[in-house]
Amino acid sequence: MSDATRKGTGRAQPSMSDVAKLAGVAIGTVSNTLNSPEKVTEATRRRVMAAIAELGFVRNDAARSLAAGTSTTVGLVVADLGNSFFVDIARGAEATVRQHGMNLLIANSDVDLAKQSNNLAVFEQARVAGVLLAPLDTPFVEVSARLTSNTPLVLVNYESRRKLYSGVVVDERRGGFLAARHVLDLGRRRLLFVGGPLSLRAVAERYEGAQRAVADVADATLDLVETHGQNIRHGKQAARELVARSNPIAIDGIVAASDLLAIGVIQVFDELADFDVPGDVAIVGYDNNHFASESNVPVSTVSQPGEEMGRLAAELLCEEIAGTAARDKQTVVLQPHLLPRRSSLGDAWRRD
Amino acid sequence: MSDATRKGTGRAQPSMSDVAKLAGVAIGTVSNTLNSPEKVTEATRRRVMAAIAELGFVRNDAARSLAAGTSTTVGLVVADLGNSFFVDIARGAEATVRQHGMNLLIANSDVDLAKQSNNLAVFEQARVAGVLLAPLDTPFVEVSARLTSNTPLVLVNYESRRKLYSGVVVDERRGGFLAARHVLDLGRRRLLFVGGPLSLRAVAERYEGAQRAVADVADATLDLVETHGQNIRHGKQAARELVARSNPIAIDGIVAASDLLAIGVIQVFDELADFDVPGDVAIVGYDNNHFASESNVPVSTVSQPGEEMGRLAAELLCEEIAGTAARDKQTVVLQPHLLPRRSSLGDAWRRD
DNA sequence: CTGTTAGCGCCTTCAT
DNA sequence: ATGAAGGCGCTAACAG
Repeated sequence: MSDATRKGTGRAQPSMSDVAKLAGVAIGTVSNTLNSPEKVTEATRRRVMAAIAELGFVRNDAARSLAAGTSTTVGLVVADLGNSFFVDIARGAEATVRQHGMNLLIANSDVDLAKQSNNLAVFEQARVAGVLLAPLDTPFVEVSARLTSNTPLVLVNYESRRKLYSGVVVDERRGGFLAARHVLDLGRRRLLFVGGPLSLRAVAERYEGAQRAVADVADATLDLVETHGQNIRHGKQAARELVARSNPIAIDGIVAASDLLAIGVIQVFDELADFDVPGDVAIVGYDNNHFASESNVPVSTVSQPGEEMGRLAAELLCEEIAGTAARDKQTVVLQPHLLPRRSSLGDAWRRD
Repeated sequence: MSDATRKGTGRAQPSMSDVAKLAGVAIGTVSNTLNSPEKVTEATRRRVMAAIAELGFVRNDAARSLAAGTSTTVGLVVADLGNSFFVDIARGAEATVRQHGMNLLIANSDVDLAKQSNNLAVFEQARVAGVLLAPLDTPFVEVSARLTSNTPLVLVNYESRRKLYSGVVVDERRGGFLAARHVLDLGRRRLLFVGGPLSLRAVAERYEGAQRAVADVADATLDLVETHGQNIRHGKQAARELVARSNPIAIDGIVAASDLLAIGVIQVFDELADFDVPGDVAIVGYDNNHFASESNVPVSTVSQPGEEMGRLAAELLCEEIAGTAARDKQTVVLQPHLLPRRSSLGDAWRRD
C-alpha cells in the first residue's frame, strides 16, 4: 500500500519540509517563523509565508504537541448541552480560554455517566492542556474524574468535597433564600416549594435556602410538592396536585426550582377562574430562562451567572496549566441574584 | 531540563515503554495488545493490561495519530449552540460517529464568522478524521470551508451550490408550504407571513413555500411583515405593527418563521379583548421549539428533523473517511413535517 | 539569524 | 507470538 496514492482528489498534506524546500530555507527556520517570528528576518519570513500559502500548508498539531509536550486546546465536558445554563458556561469558558491563546473543544455527556467518563478519557488521550468538567449531578463524579490522572482539571457547578480539584459553583441555598425572602417581603406567609427530586443537590439546596428564609419569619410556613423533574409538565402536574389537595388553595406564595416549573404552575392557575397571579399567589422561578422572561406573565426568577462561571473556571484552569495556581485547591462560590418580575410584583413591575 | 521533574504533584505520564518494562515484554507487544488483541497470547495480554492499570497509563493520542496517520475523532463546527436545533444535530452526529468507533468534539462558532473559520482551522490542525460543518447563514461559507483543504468535510443545514461538499439540508420551502396550506385548509384566506430578515436563506425559502401554497388557492392572499429576528420580542413587535396598520385586523391566518415569533404574536393578541386564537387568527410557527408545545396556547409548528440530519451527515462523513463515498458529492434533502396544535386547530386539538 | 540534529510516543513492517 | 528498528511531522537546543 506504499506507492498507491490515496484515492480521489487530494494529494497528501504538505509538511514543513515541503515548505522549507519551496522557500529555500531549512526546516528549523520554518518552525521559527511560525513559533518565534522575532527570530527571523522579515525577508525570509515573507518567503516562508508565501510558500506556506502556495502549498496550503497547515501545521500538524499532533506532531507539534508531541514534540513540544504542550497542547493549545482545552476540553470542556458538559453534562447536557440541551440545558442553556451549560451553553452559557461554554460561552464564558471559550472567551477566556481564547484570551489565553488557546482553543476550547466541547464534548456533550448528554446526561449519561458513561459518556461523561468516555469524554474525559478522550480529552486525556488527546493530551489537551486541561479540562473543564461540568458534571452530572451524581455522587460518582469523583470516581470518573479520577480517571484523568495527570491532566489539570477544574470543576464547574460541582464542588469537590475532598478538595481534589478547584472549581466554581453558585450558592444554591442563597438562591432559594432570596426567592423565598422576596415572596415573604411581599407579605406572603403560606409558602410552597415546588421542585424535585430532592436527590438532586441543586434542588435540595434551593429548598434548604427557602426553609431558612421562612424560619426567619415567625408566622410563615413552607409546604412542599416534590416533582420528578423541572419541566413545564411537572409544574402543571404539581399545580393540579395542589388544587386537588385543597381548594381554594391555602397558599399565597410559591418558590419553584425552575422557571419552567413556574410557568407550568401559572398555566394551570390561569385556567382557574377567579384566580390571579400574583394577586392570589406570588410565584418565583429559578434559572432566568430566556423564555420565562418573555412569557405571558414574565416570571420572577433567580439568575445564575453561567458565563461568569465559565470564565472563572477557565481562569483557574489556565493558572493550573501555567503552574501559577495556589497549592491548595479552591472552590469559588458565586452569588445568584433575584430578578423580580410580574409573577411576583404584578402591575408594580414595569417591562424593560 | 532532562532530569528535572515537572513541577508540583504529578509525575510524568507513563509511556508505552514503561508499560512494556513493567510487563516484561517489548514495546511492540504492548501496542499489539492495544490495537490487535488477537495477535497476542491471553496470558501476556493480561500481564500487559495489569501493567497498564497499575501505571495508570493512557495512550498518547497525538503520538498515535501521528504514527498511524489516522485520527479517531471527528469535529463538529456549529453556528450557534444557543439554538437547540444545532444541539439536536450534535446529538445525532454523536450517535452515529460513536457507532463507527469514533468520538465527536464540538466547537461553537457563536454566530461569529471569524470564530467559525478559526474552529475549522483548529480541527484541521488537529488532523481530525473529518469535520461536520453547520455553518452560519452567510454567503461566505464556501470561502471559509475552502480553508480545510484535505480534511473530509460534510455540510449540515447548508447546501454547497458548487457541489464541493456533500451535505444534508431540510426542505425549507416545503415547510413554509405545509404551514400555509394547513392554514388554508382551515378555511383561512387572508394570510400573513411573519419573519425576517429575508436575507436569511431559511426565512426566505419558508416565505417562498408559503407563497406557493397561497398561489394554489384562487381567492387567497399573503401579506408580509418582515422582522429583524425570530425571537419573542420580534413577534410582539410585528403584532403591534399589524394592529397599528389596520384595526380590526384584516388577517385570519399567520405563518411565522419561528415558534418564538408565533408566541410573541399570540401574547399580544391575547391582550386584545374580543380577540381569539385561533378563532380570529390561526397561527403556525416553525421549529418545534420545546417551549412552544407547552406554552399557554400550544403552538402548531413545522418540525425539523435535527437529530436525523446529524446522523445522516455523520454517515456521509464516515463514508468519505472510509473512502467508500460515491465520487460525486450529494446533498440529501430531508422533509420537515407539520405538527398541528391548538394555535391553529383550537379545541379540535387534544393534548397528548 | 540560519542550518543541523536529536528525540517526542507510538505504529508497523520485518525478523526471530 | 514476540522483539527490534525506522519513521510519522514537528520542536528546541545547539553550532555555525
